[in-house]
Amino acid sequence: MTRSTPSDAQAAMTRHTRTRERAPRGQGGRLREEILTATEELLTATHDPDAVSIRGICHAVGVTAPSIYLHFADKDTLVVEVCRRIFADFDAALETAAVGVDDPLESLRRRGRAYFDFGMRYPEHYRVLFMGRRGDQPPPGPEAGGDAFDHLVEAVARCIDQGAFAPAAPVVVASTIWAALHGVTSLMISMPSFPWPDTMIDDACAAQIRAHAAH
Amino acid sequence: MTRSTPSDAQAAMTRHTRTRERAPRGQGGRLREEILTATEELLTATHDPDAVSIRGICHAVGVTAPSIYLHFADKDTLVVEVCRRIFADFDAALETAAVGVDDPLESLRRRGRAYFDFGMRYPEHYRVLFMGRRGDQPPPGPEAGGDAFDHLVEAVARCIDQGAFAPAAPVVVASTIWAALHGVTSLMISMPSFPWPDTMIDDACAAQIRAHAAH
DNA sequence: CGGGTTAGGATAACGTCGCTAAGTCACGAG
DNA sequence: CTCGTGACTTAGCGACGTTATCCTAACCCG
Repeated sequence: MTRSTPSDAQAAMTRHTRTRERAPRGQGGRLREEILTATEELLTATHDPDAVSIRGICHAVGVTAPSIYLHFADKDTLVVEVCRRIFADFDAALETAAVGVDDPLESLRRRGRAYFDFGMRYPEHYRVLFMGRRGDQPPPGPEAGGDAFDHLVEAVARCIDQGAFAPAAPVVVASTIWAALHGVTSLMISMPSFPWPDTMIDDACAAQIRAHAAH
Repeated sequence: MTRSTPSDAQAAMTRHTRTRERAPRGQGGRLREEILTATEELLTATHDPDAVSIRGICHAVGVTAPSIYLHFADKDTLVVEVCRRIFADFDAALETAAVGVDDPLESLRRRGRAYFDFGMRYPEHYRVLFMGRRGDQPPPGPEAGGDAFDHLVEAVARCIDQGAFAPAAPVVVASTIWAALHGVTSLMISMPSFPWPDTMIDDACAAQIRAHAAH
């Protein structure tokens, strides 16, 4: 919202100094990759999508601003694309966290921790995908890490099938669990200065497991 | 992020047409109120703080843009002030929802529903205060509705004291419950098109109560 | 009742932003 | 050798938040 203060090293950005050599004929799409990595670096450096500008990205790449639009429709889709790339490993991270664990409850707990850890590792990407205004159109599960939500539903179903969870609709239980995990993750991202208990995510996981446990 | 498309009725905003008469000598602060209500209206109309501009606010009030800065440091503090005003009744809404309810668990459940309802009633204000980057500096409880978090801790303590909840640190339990409530509320705000179960908030409340129940 | 003070604004402008329209220029195909 | 086209650039538009400076009407005081 607040414009970035007249940046020190931003004067040199006005005019172009040819730092990058033109890509050869067939490989025009190589600039696309360079834009994505530059945007990613600026995003993790500034912790704010609004603070990374098109002109800033292009200066980092060594190209002029309109070149962005040869590869991305607008800034929004560029930023979302960057975040989606990071979260491409999201589902895999959750799955590998639970691999080799027989107890379905422990498996669920490890998924929860992995969810939280991933969000805390990439808070700005998490924010864009899960807390933004623009992440709505594509359903969030598929958008952010493929089939993560479907896999959570399956993990819940295993808990129910093996009698660890009380009988219920797995998708409903999974939605509640997702909300609890998202609540912890997003609150700790948005309000890092609040005196959260150190055991926040573990408490939330334990609470969910106890809540849905059979008997 | 995306700039608002060249607005239809925005051409008339460039030049000033004197619609508002200067406030009398002592009542300069009256403009402050008019700015706040105009900002509030634009915020609920556009559902996006970035879409409500300083110039748009001033056009609605009938004043020129720099006059804003006689009463507010910058746009951020203005928007936050608007949201804080709406959420001034937040704590009271949660308290009145639980008034006259003897059962401490039912009291907690009604607080949870009231929390959710308030967030869904003012989603953009909720977003600014609880999901924003700027709502961090003041601790969120006090910021967003006074002592709402403290009252939640007390409500949890009553559940523990009366034996309905298992012995635990009330502030830790309250943090977990807050996270669960916030998870449901914020997810449904950010991803309204996801097929959420209709009973989402009730399920979350029931899960929390079951999770922390004694025995 | 006239003149300084000052509250309550307005004018003008700066720098930045996302984005578009219209070139330029080298290279590979014919 | 021409010609098209891929890979960009130059120039610029309109809007943005914000600041520095100026104006002007109302009040106080003599």
